[in-house]
Amino acid sequence: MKGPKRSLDVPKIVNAVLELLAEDPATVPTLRGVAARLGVRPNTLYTYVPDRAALEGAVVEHLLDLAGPAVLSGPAPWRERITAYALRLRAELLARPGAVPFFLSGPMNGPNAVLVGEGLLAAFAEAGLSPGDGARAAYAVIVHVLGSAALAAADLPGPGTDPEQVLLERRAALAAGPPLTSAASEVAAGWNSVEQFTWGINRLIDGCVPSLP
Amino acid sequence: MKGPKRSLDVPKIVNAVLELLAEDPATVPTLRGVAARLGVRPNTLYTYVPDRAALEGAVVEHLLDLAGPAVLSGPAPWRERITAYALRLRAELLARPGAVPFFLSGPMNGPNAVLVGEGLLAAFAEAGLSPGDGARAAYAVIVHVLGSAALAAADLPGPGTDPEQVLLERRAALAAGPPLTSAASEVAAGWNSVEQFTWGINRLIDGCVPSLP
DNA sequence: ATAAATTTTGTACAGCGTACATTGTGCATC
DNA sequence: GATGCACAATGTACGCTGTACAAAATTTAT
Repeated sequence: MKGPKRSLDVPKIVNAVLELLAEDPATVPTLRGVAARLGVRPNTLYTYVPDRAALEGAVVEHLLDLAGPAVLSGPAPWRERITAYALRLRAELLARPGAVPFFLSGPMNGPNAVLVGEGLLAAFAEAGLSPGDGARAAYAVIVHVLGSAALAAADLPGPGTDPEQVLLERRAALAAGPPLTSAASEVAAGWNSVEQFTWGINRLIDGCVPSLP
Repeated sequence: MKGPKRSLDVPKIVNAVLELLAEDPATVPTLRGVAARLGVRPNTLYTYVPDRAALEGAVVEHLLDLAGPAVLSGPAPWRERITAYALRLRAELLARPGAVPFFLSGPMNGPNAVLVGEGLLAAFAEAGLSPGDGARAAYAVIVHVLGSAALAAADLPGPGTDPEQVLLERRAALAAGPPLTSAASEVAAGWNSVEQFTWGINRLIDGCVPSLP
């Protein structure tokens, strides 16, 4: 190879994105911000990545991996494997709401996305689903994880707001609503809690996997 | 009231957004684009709306209404009411992918959002769920609808691409994947179809509403 | 008729992603 | 060991975004 040595590579760039997210989890990183953190001019990144979308895709792939897709092929019973990965991916996303838009701004067709899909298919096959229903169920699980993460990210309180306080205000607002909303305000206010996420994904799995006839 | 007459109001502005979406469903409307269509300078909109987020919220409210929340309190059996509204909201979103980000860039706490929530709670109450479980189930349904719409919007083919062609390419790509993915490629390629959406939401409801013990 | 209130505009700014020509660097070749 | 080429990084720039702020225009109340 001729020419000057490369000062960066895609993993380094992805890492810079994660650093920005670690410092300010709710802010969507920008190309220029990433470049600045790497001590480089913005257009330098175009040597390693064709455009912003590709960078986002790389970050998505990294996060899918960070959530540990290995658990999907682990020794645990199939349901636990699914819920475990779902919970971990959700946790990674909620820890970095600024990364959530990356998952929703382009197709998820990278290697790790395929790997996760395959893992889900395996789990659902083990549960007794046909390949077709397995595919539908796997997709439904992805929808549930990304959907609830996206809704949670959309509802972020301003920085430096007490979560407890937010919960109370949310509950009060719901309690002032129509009758059923008001009656369920206590539960409804905690829609973005781990408990309710777990409840939802388990009900989804229940519906996908018919219990004994 | 003193001062010159207002030339606009929020509904007119929302309407302009919908017109832009009708002409170019996949492109997210911008403040400046909306202003241009109304024959007005960009900053004029700030007389009617505090910022972009508020405009987005107004559009969300309009679309929630456009999907016809009345069906939720209609005479049909509870399950049909839920799936009917879900299908209609999904249809409105898929017809305007450019509006999907609006649903995910701020809290959904407008009157119509509350109304939809109340309708879902009523349906699930009729199904025999406790208020708490009803709230969890209603939230899960919202997650499913918005999540699948968001994923579908993220996967939009370039403008002027034949959907049939896209399906074939997607299927081929999946067929080249790992074993289970490959085996399910036919079904998996159609993940954003109405049929699979219906399947998913019905399975979700199945899981939420315990059948006879 | 004048004054006050309020809408609309003009102008501007900082930030975004990205294109293009230029400069600089380092290996392969002579 | 000098030379030239291939490539990386930069400088500069464009069009776009949302949004301030002060000036102008318009309508009503006095």
